[in-house]
Amino acid sequence: MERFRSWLRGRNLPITAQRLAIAELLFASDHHLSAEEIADGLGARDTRVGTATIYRTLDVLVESGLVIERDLGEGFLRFEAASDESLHDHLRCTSCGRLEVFRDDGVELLAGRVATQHGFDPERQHLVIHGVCRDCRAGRSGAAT
Amino acid sequence: MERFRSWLRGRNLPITAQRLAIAELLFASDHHLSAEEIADGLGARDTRVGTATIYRTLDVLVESGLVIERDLGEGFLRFEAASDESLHDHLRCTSCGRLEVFRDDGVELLAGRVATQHGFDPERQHLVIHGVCRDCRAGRSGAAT
DNA sequence: ATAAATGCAAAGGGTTTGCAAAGGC
DNA sequence: GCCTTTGCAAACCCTTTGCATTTAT
Repeated sequence: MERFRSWLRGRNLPITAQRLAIAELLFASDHHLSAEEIADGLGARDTRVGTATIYRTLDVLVESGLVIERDLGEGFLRFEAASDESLHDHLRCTSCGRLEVFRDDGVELLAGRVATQHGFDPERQHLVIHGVCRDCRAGRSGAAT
Repeated sequence: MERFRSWLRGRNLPITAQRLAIAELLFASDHHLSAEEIADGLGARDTRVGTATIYRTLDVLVESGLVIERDLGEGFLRFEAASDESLHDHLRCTSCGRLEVFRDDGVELLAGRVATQHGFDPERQHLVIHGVCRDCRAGRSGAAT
């Protein structure tokens, strides 16, 4: 939070209520939020913010490096605070669509090795594993309706 | 190709010129094609196919298991024939945007292990590694304009 | 006072859908 | 003939853009 203020200050960019509200929401949440979820979250906080402003603020946050943008193949993007925890990857149930997060050092190691082998300077990586979750296998196939 | 015919036949679905043309294009290409690239490719073959039909046929192909859908975070989907080669992952240069393909058994092993640990029955996985490619590091930074 | 951010609504890109016409079986 | 596919165009979803207004500094 304070880091965002400093970052803005350092660039001589206005510190607005909207920017702070969006940043707060993201820093407080332990989930990856979609733009829509952010809008809803702000609404619940009595802070009405226009859609355009949300997207523009997210751009700023991503540029500041304090927020990370993720594409989980849902047709829209998700955003989350950049922290140690952003070093995680995802499991997605192909039956009910539910998302689960996991963290495994092997991913980063593997990615680093492969990147180097191909002459890339690795920055980050993202592994999405698709499969059927326990619940769906258990019968209550959350499959299509 | 013949497998697609059989699959359609088995489901009593019409085998149309459009479906065959799209399947042929995908099976012949060793790249992942976007819907637009497929439309263009068909145009070059004198086969004009409506956009809706392309998307609907891609759905059928994916459902048949003969084609795989990929989201490389470009804002649209890509499709490719499902073959041994579809067991590959991607490196993406964050500077020039270029895509490189790689194959490493470690990915599947790792994904299988993680999935199992989380109660998932693994089906497939996709690792995207972001970094800076050799060329961009070498100076000709293809970075933003 | 100045330069930037906001909000609205309209535009944009990729994909989906409704419905009449065409086509496979 | 029956049922599905096709094609067009309009609709859709998420995101971006234009522009007048408000706001931070």
